[in-house]
Amino acid sequence: MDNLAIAHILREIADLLEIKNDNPFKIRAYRNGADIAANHPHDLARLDETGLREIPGIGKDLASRIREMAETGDTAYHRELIAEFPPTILDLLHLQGVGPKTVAVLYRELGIRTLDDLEAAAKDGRVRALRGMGAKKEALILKALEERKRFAGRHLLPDAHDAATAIVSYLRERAPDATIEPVGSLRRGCDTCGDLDLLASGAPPAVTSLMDDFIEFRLVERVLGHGDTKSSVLVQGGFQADLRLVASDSRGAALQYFTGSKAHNIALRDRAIGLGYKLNEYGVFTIAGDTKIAGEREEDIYTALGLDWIPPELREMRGEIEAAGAHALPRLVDRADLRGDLHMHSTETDGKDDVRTMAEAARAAGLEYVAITDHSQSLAMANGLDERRALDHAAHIRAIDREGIGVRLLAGIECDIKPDGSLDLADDCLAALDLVIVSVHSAFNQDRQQMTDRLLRAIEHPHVDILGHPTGRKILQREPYAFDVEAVVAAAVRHGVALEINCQVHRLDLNDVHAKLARDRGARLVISTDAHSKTAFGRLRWGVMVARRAWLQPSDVLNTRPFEEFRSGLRRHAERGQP
DNA sequence: GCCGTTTTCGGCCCGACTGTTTTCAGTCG
Repeated sequence: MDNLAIAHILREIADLLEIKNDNPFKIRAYRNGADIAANHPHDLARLDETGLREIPGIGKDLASRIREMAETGDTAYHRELIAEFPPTILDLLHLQGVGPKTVAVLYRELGIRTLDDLEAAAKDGRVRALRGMGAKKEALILKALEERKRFAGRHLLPDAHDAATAIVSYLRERAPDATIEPVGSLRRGCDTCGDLDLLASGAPPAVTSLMDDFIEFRLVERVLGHGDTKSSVLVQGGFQADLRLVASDSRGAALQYFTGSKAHNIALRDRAIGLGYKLNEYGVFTIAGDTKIAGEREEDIYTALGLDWIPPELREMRGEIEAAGAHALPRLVDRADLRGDLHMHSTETDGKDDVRTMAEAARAAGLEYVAITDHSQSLAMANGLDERRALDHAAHIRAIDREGIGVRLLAGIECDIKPDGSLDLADDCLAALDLVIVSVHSAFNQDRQQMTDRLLRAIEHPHVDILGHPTGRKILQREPYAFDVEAVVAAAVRHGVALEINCQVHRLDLNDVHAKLARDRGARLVISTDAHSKTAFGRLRWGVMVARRAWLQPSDVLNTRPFEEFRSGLRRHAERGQP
């Protein structure tokens, strides 16, 4: 049973308890437990009760329920709740504007258990007859039912960024003297975003019409709420966007508050209370005299709480508050630190542009060196290279490099790891190249042990420098394949193989949690585009976001090094002469 | 249900907006 499955059950328990109108703090504990499970770098199912209880937020009950899940695949408690309420009513809970109280009333009074039941009841006027409901509420429910597919779910960070940018530039045009900026998961750089959170600050008249302008944005499909300081809309593309407005002297507090994460905010507020303060989106106030001591600048909020300013990417309750208190936050890697890109394809296999074009585009993006790493022969549909073509291609790449085109080129390969862990090209061919990435592109459904052995065997191969997109996930499309991440990280450390943070927007693989685990274990990482065209270098920023969320400093990332230092640091050179 | 160098009991973040009310409950973030 993996962490996501455990998280799913804990979340269902929380939802069902909420419909039951159970103790809200108990509900929070389950929900918190679900978040912990979903974000934990180790398999919870492999921990014993003591190990589980060492995790903050997991106590006696949750630990024993997780153990029960690990052993049986479910818990009796979950089954009891499901028996009390049909599990399909959880679908109702995810409708915009429908919460646990409404679901409970719908079920109790009208016997509604599915979305279809609800639609029928709303259409024939039974919903409006309920206490606390009316014609408007009924209409909203029908709207929410209609929109649930289009506006459900999360979005890739780059898509969310584009959608937010369009709204922000529109608002800045309408209110040039206001400050308008994305906050929430977008600012934290999460790999997916549920909605777009925007913060505006300023004083009249600069901001007077901002809320009206917002709901009149040309892509707005529906207005969910429209107040003086807060409005929400649904925009084309399936996004919900929320705009909050605060006075300039609260901008820093609001920035902090709406950036989150929720868990980070709760911890900060706890800390504030401990110091005799109150923290909200308007500032830090003394409890005694209600005097405001910070609010205008975000840095001041953290300072007032005795903390260094924490970069948004770190605000996930992974130790950032302790580190900020000890003045020990890392200097996070930045896009400007990257000097090279070590993974890209050319027209020789499935890329859209030739080697020279790719190299020139990389130079234009400010890079000093690139590795051209086309596919190997197993990837027939990508026209993968056999040994002969790989070596010819390498000669071609080196010839261009010798011309001196302002960016250094390495002749590499992205070599398939075959299902048995052997590599797709002969050893002497791999030895003759400058850089070898190995990746899994087939047989994703192997069991955990097979996949682990397969990756370990590949890492142990003496000519391998980098493990490409190590988990194989496709965000919102495909789960990572099953394997023992810790064993693979340990082997990578042992053999000096770097782990890739792949910048393809659907991959971002390793993710933040695993990249941090790797870093904590002493692994070396690289941030690479896996570009298939000259336009792809812009997406380095998304990989950098992952790296920052993983606490990586420039020294943790090999391609921040100058060319010669990078090349000599590769395993094939660094390991020479060692067993 | 979790947590504790102020507490093993009694706390647990909090404000905006909407719709249905007649002063507030529910939802959301």
